[in-house]
Amino acid sequence: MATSGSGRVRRGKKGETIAESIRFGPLEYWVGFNLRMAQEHAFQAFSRRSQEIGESPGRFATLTIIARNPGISQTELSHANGRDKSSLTPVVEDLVRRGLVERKRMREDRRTYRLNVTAAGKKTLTMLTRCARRHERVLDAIIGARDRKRFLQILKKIAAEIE
Amino acid sequence: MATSGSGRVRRGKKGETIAESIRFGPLEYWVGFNLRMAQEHAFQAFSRRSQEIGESPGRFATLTIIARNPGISQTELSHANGRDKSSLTPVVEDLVRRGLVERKRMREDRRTYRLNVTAAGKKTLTMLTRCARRHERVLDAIIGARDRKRFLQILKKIAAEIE
DNA sequence: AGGATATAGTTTGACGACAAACTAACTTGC
DNA sequence: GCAAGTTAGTTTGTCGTCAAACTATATCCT
Repeated sequence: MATSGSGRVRRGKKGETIAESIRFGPLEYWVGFNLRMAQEHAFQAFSRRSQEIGESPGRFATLTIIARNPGISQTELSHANGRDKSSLTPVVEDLVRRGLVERKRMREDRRTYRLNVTAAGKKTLTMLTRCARRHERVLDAIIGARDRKRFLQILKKIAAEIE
Repeated sequence: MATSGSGRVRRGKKGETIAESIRFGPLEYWVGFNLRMAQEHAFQAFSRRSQEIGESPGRFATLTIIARNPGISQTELSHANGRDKSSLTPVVEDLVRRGLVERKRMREDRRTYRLNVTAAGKKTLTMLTRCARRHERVLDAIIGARDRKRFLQILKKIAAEIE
């Protein structure tokens, strides 16, 4: 090994290594930063998990919302999912191409699509859901049963009320 | 207006519109999904805010960590910041180009850079910090003083313990 | 009826993220 | 002292995201 590896290191007078840890300053106790860190770590974990069954993690919420709201349009879906409608185009295209989702033009308004999950899509969704449940159990264990409900409420509140 | 706008809509027998709301199924009470939603909304809000002073939101954490840890290397910084070292290359390049950060090769190990914030960088950081504090106050108001500490602890716990 | 306006979805361009492959510098072990 | 392995940082390729411009439909108002 070239150096002692992870962690900050400083050299003393005689060349000995002195471990130093990172100072985060105000980031330490700011919600924004810690929210980002928590989300990204959790997302990475779920990402690895869903790769095991050969699916991209983002597909899960999309597929669930379509399944629970048959005939939903892409714009409604993008709002529900909290992303821009333009982000959805390639995702839906992929799901349709792989036969998991079916899309039909509406009769009354031919600009709009209706999205539905196919039988194959339901099968995939079942697997993804099992995968997500395992992920949730891990998160639950970290959060603890006592605080879970309140924690969830706060997350919802942030998403709903900010700006 | 072409239709009634946002919200789900279904047509009745006589063509009248019937509002329907989105069903989220299990997403409703899953931490992963709500964590993502909260983080993305909060990030968007901070993004708008930092655009007002002409900075990208990602620069803030980076600049703070460099300022608090003078001489830090890029790899240490990427760990502290929770991102891949390769993501950091263009960010540091940009900060150096704009004269906010200075980087020097280490004598003892010429692979490594030492990063430091310049005087101009400190000025920018001061503005960014003010901006972040306003953002934090909004978040604090949403979370509530009573739950804030516990909420933060849980976020840290998730980032630290998952996987 | 038809022009102004609004909406659904796509395209394009910029960015930030990761992972894997790469270069250059360092260390280890023989 | 040198080959083999390791580490710091960059490059490249892919992906997901947003925002703005675009198309095609649909509606509203006169």
